[in-house]
Parts: sequence; C-alpha cells; structure tokens
Amino acid sequence: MPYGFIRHLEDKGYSEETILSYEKVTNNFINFIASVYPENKEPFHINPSDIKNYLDLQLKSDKSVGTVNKELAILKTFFNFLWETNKIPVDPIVKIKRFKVQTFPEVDVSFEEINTILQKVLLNPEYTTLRKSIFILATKGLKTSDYRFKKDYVQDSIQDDRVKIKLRNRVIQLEGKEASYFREYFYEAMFNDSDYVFTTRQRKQKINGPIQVMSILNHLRAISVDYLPEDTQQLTLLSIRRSIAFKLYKEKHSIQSIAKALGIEESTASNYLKNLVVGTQMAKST
DNA sequence: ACCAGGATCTTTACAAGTCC
DNA sequence: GGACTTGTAAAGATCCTGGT
Repeated sequence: MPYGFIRHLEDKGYSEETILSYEKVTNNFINFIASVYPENKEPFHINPSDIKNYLDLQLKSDKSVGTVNKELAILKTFFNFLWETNKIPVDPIVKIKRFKVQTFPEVDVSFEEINTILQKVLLNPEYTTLRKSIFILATKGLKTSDYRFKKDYVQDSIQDDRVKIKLRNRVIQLEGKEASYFREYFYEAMFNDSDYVFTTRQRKQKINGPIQVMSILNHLRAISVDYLPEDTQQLTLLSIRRSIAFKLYKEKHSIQSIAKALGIEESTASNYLKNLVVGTQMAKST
C-alpha cells in the first residue's frame, strides 16, 4: 500500500474493518488517477480538480451523498498523512468541502389524497361553511397571507357558476361544488362588518380584523385529526402547497406555470422543485 | 445561473381568554 | 369543567435581492 499509509492507520489503532475500507477507497482513487494520467502521476502532481473529478464520478456512479462524503473524509486523512510525512508540499484536498446532505422536503400527503379529503370535508355536516371554505382555498395553494383578501376582490358570476378571487399575484377560480360552498360562506360574511372575507375577532378591540394565522391553522388541524391517520404529519398550508407543486411537476407543467399557479417567483419555484425532484430520485434509488 | 444574507412569512408551543 | 378561540413569542422556513 502506498507510502506506508496503511501502516500509519494500523499504528493509530484503527480496526481491521476500517483499515480495509480506507484501503479500498484510496486504491480506488489511485486507480482513477492512474487511468486519467497514464504517465504515472506522483502524489504532488495531484491537484484539487483531480479530486473533485473523482468525487463527481463517484456521485454519478449512484453512490449516495453520504458514501461519497465518507470517501472524501478518507481521502482527507490520506492526503493529510502525505502532507505530514512530507510527501507533498501542499495538501490539495484541504479546501474541498463535503457535499451537502440535504434534508429534502417530502410530500407527506399526495395531492390526490388531499382531494379525497376535500370531498369528505365538503360533505361533512358538522363543519361550518367557514371551515369548508378555508379548506377549499387551502387546496388551491393559498398561504396565510393570501387569506387576507377583501370582499371587493371576489367576483361571483352566477351565469357560468364561477367564483373568481383576486389575490395579490394571481386569480383563484372556483367552480361547481367548491364555488357554491364558498358562495354560501361569502354571503354570510357580508354581514361581518369588515372589509375582509375571512376575519378573526380581536379580543382587545372587539372588532373583526383580517384572519389570524391561528384561526386558519385551527381548522386545518381539526380536519387533519378527522381525516388523517394518526402517525401522519398534519396538514399545513405549506404541505399542501408542496403537494400541489409536485403534482403539477408530475403533470409536466413548466416551472413558469407552477410559479404562476402558486404565486411565487420563477427562480423560487425552480429552486423549490429542484429539492422535491432530487428528493424523489433519492427515494427511488434507495 | 447560483449563492449568501436578510426581510418576511409560517409554524409551533404554550398561555390565557371565551363560551356553553 | 371542558372545548374551543385567540394571543404572543420564538424558532424555523421561505422568498427575494443583489452580488458574482
């Protein structure tokens, strides 16, 4: 084994198994170098980009990020050893950073499931029209701030049985059952002496202000308790938005249209989806 | 195209109120 | 008393901006 590296490891008291894996990785790396540079490259010729190329190749050959990071750590030990024993004047690996092990946002509840729940929610006689309306809009991907729209922004056209809601950066359309449940609530809300459709009564001032986070979450929580298995994470506006983005992605929508649908920047949507997509690829490969 | 930094928005957890 | 609402603060995540 090259340059007494293995001896060095044994001296440090590493277990046999550990040493074997170190040996495997360093050999693998040296073979790589040898295959790229047939003219017999010496250690001090190895530069950072050689190492990066090697690591990239490992990633491409279906190794997980964790595995490749482990190899990186081993190679760091190796080069550190070479440096300490004056085999190389500078350590080429010292500035190479670990690959990020991302914790990918997962779609805990698929959009199809959410839709099924929506149908049940709409038919639940125990629920108020308020709760139903909040959930209908949640399935359209509203975030908390989107709920604070004023009555003026709602357009109800009886002819084609559609309700249009103008949000800050997009328009939501409701049809059929969804429209009629929302309409029912909307007419009740006409009398809430506030400009806002959804309101929360403010304790101190005794007036109806724009709806508070907790009110929305409360309804989602109640629905989650009723319709989700116990061990599942409860529905939040965010998890629903993720499901929508992922659904659209699977339906091959462009980034632009997904961004538009959720009312976010294109760059944000692409970044957001990148995570989801890589996440599923990871899931598949393991 | 990509990243860091920070503004802004969401969520969580718990406290404290209201209503029946 | 118990169920449900509302409030607050702090942690966490997202999103945009501006630089490279």
